[in-house]
Amino acid sequence: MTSRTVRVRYAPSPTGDFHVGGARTALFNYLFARHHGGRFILRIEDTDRKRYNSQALDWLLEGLRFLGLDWDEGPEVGGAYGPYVQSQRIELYRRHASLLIERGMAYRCFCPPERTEATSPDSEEPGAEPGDSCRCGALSAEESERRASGGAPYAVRFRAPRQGNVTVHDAIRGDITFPNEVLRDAVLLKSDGFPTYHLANVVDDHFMEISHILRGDEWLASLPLHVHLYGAFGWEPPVMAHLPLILNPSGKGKLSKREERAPDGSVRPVFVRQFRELGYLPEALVNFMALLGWSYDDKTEIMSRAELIERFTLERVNPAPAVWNYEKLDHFNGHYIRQLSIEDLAGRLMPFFEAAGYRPSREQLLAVVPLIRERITRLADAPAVANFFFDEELAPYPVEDLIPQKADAAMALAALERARAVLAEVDFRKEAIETALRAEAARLGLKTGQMFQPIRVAVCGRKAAPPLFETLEVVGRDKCLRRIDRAVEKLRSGG
RNA sequence: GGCGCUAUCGUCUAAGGGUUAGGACGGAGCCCUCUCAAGGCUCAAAUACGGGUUCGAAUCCCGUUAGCGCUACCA
Repeated sequence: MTSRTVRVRYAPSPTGDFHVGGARTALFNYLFARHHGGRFILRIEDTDRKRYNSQALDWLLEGLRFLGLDWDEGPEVGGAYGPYVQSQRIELYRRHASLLIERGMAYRCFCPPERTEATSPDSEEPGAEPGDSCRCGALSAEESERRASGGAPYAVRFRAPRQGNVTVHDAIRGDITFPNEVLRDAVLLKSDGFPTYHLANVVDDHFMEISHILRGDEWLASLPLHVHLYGAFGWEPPVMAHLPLILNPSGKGKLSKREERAPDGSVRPVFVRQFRELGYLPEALVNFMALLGWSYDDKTEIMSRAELIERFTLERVNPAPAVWNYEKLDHFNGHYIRQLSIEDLAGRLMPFFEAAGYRPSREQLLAVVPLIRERITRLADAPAVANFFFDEELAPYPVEDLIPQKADAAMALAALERARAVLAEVDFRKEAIETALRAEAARLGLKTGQMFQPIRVAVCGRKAAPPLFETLEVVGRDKCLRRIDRAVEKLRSGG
């Protein structure tokens, strides 16, 4: 056990919407920091000016707040190691790039960006040497200096070793050995003066005194470069832990950053904002994501935030990639919805009813919520499930639905007419309604199902609905009678 | 192509040499029941393949295969 203060960071790049893959990385960092009583730092890596998206930061901060992943240092909260936005730290990176040039560990590359870009990426030249595609590394210090001061644009490249191996330790995967011969002279400082990820990341993690790096597995391949950079600066690298990737439901490839489609072709959410808009609870998302690559034991899955914090350790992170399972998330969401108090759930549901065009009073919602809470898996499902409580007119439904199995229109008509008579008189509370309606069924010689289905369909406009008596009570006598009258008409007119 | 990572039910995972290989989602069935849910119970379902090491391997080692990641002046 090290006594070093735990300081971890989540360091996203503001290039697009806040993806759940990133959210999972943020969550693991958060849980790790909280578990150890350490600091969770948010750092914005906005060094790619081409891909910069001005909305991304808002999406990110909103998403983190929605999930309850509050950061101790970073944008909007400050901290002693700031600034926490890389575009405000450019001088620091330039200084360190220069430092490496002075030490002969990096050099200026005057090649036009297009050339190296064109020769390096995939396919074509599998045999091309894995190293420099230019000779700038061979330039004398004087020549390099002369061209630079002459105004020639250049990038700064790291002089990577080509001999031997590097063995690095990953807290999740153990020791990993890479042959140095596959290294290239990676660009540290781009010709626009901005650092690349590699430089900025290493410099910031050092100066922000980051103790553990928990990041996605896609970074594992650049680990040897980073380790050499730490060495070049003479710094001790933080503990490294590469988290398993999250795969899309087909298991082929990372969870898409664009869109996912369900087997039926419908679009599935991949951004935190989309999950929120669909009515996924942060509790459910957090619990579900925690289980993507981490587990507590052989049976416990439902865990509160406090329990996750208490139990989270790197030792129990699984190195294998995990597939995002929408069905399981739905199950968790339903569970957490049902666990909420009526008041809490009503409060969370209100915006979703408003978004659907309803303006229920809080009292109305409090009456309806107990009847729908077991019937929704996402908050956004609620308006469609509860519409008949609020709609003045029922949406059209097939007359046949009024007629129960093994029965005919005459029986449905009789049931509805008797029900109407009873409901017009009865004390309009669920117990009294139930007693009266059951008695009426017996009198008519009908099974309860045969008696209740026509009423349910007449009042709710559908066969699947919440329990009948409570529903009638909440809908209210006037509306019930009106709707039953309407159903009777439909039956008489055959439509 | 090169380098790396990974490999237990369809999916998330437990079991860090000795278990009838456990749990969860999803699926099937039963119960409850006024419908639909929710809930309860039950069932089906896995150690990728081949070699070692060992009295004994899902577990350790090697190889194969497969999947994924990286291979940018993107992160």
